[in-house]
Amino acid sequence: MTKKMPIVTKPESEHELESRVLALAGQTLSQLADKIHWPIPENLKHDKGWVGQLLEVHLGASAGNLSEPDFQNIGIELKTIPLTAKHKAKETTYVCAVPLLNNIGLSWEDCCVYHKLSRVLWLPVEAEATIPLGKRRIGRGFIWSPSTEEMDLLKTDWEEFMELISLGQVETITAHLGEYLQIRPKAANASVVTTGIGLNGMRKQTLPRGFYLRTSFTNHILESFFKN
DNA sequence: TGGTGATCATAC
DNA sequence: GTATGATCACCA
Repeated sequence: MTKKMPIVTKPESEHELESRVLALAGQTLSQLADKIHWPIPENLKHDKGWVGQLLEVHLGASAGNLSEPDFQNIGIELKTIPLTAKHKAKETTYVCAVPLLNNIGLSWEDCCVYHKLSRVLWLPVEAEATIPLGKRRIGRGFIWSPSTEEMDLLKTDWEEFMELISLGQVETITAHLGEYLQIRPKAANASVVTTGIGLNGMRKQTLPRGFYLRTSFTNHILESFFKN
């Protein structure tokens, strides 16, 4: 998919972004794609980021592939939530790369998970395989910040992970670990390497990994917002 | 069938 | 390789 010039200006306030989000609710992906003349892929197999990028354009996200929030001027990160037929999160949510080096003494408040999740626009999108991509509908998005309880849950997992990593135990970490946060590979393929800490404190080449939110956590966020 | 490990596209 | 955006694919 080729990048196009922005057709929507960046939102100048949370309120403006919220208005745009509400206007998207109920629209189909083909409606949005047609407006900006984007072809609709048969499926997402070779276009895994297509839905997210489509919505970025329509909401005026501006950060591109910079390490900045999608809406940098108002400090908001956009995350789509693919939904099952039962309106549960279908996939985990990627947060950020796991720091495998120079992480001694890194505090929760200085880590990428804390910063990425401090202010998030969650945008649910139908994602059942039985619905053709173009017919999938956008849901009611909302802007969120973690509660102190949610923060504590994530912090607990994060600290457990970072202790293992700083001790050179990154290879022992599997996606089974962590209550609400998990660590999984984040790379083009399993042969990609980055530098991390080995068992003896020496540097060691290892697979790049990312922090992901479990679906149980995003489902909790959805339920919290949509109850009432 | 859900969750883990692997993977896909693209810009730089 | 690292950043962005994520979903795929297979096995328990």
